[in-house]
Amino acid sequence: MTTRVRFAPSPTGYLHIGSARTALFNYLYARNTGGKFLLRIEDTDLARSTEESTRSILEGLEWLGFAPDEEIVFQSNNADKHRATALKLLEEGKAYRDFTPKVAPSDANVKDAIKERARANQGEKNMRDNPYRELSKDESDAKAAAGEPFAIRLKVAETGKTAFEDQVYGLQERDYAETEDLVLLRSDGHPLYNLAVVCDDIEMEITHVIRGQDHLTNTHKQILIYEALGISPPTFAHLPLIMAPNKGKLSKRKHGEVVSMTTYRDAGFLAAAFRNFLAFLGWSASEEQEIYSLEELVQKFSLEGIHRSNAVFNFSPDDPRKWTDDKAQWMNAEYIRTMPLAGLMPFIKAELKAAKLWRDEYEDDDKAWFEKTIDLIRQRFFTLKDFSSQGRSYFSEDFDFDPAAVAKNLTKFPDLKNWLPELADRFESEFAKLDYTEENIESVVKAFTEEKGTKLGVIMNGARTLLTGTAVGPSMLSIFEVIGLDRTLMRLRSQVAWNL
RNA sequence: GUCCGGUUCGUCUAGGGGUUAGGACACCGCCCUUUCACGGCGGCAACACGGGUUCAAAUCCCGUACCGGAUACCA
Repeated sequence: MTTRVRFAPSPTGYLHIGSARTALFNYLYARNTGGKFLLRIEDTDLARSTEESTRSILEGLEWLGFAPDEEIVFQSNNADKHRATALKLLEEGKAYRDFTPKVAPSDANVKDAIKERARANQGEKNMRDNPYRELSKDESDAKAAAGEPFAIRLKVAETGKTAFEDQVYGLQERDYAETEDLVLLRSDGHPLYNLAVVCDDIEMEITHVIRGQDHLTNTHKQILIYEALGISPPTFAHLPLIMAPNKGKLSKRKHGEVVSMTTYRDAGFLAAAFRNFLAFLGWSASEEQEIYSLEELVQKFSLEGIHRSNAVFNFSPDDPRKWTDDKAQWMNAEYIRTMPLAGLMPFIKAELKAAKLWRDEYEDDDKAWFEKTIDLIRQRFFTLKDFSSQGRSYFSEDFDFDPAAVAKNLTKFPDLKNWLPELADRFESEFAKLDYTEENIESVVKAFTEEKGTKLGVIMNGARTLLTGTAVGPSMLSIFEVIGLDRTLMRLRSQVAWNL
């Protein structure tokens, strides 16, 4: 039997980090076992589901590279089947009509209200005390025929327990007394989550349900539905949750964009790096390796390696440098500076194009120069964005000067205002006969420095700021070479930075 | 409240009866250097607590504390 797993987000917001990790684990498991990875949009809550959310989730998944192996299933399209299933259960006496009038859901804090109600019960609530539970079929039919609205609830047995062997958390048992007669169909005929999930998982022939552990109690309810239907449930694996730095819930409302996948795409993260980072939130291969390609992840992945404890997604909103998890940032930088250049190029091309810095010569006549330049500057870059921001001076004359760099490397040494244009003249004459190579540049600059009776650093850093606008970067000799003689002369002679 | 889970450096984690409790990120220091955010070397830093079992417990058992999840005619 080939494994079939599904990622089943509800479109009530963008793809957040927890969902992305769930998608990743499902994807890895499918690939590892040679199975299918499916996608189902759980849009049965019409009030909260939006097309925009669906789009955003799809975008996030696309960025991460998790394309479903079969057509996307929209749960709302199956409502009729779900309803029919509920009716069948009712017919068989495994479910019953509940004529209790629907209580209007309390406004804002539904969650708090529920907790409050549960607490008030002191855990003493009898889950089987519904007055309509034992209503005779005739009476029930009569009331329904008279047009009285009703919900359909599953008739959970008085005694017994549900049990399943979770692939992560081990044997899970729950006494029936802890499980209410859950509603299958709302009084307006709308099928509810647990029913819909079971029906769809059966229809999609899902063999393994891999989802967050916040669904642990739902699983018991769903097993009850499987049993009522006489179908054996799939294998379950529940995942630990990803928490905020204070170990509280990581939410869109509280934490904002930092939890959205598109944020990382837009911030210049490489999907490969982010996947790698995500993989180690709640799972490990039990090795000391940190960097894994997708192929390696697929090969190493196993349900046994999944943890039982929650993981913290670490970030500090008040520190711009740590706006997101340190390790994610490090991972991205690591990918940028170490991945094969050929694999990185398409992303850089896209980034430069978006910033209007791209020229077709970069993959044609200037290919060698371009690759050398990229390889040089990527060593200190963290995101794709850096190529168009910090790296701008390599591709355009229109770049900004960092005021701090100007102060530190230029205005602090007024002599440079004359020396640097002079250096340009020297370059022009010397390199008329010499090759413009690092070695030759070094000796020319050194000779010039000695003549002026100053330190090499003063000249080099002054030139650095004039050539790149910054105070940091690769070796200055490499910069001279990569910027090229013509542009070097022009920039050394430019007075723009001096007049800021 | 009740049910269910969890607890190894600040964070991600390895280990799972005998280890100097390992790695990574972050942080700090030194080195390299014309600068630096690269690189090299080094440092700081953890088994929640209390009992029990055992020659030996971070590891097994029990309890406590704390954290999390669930408890809907939401998903």
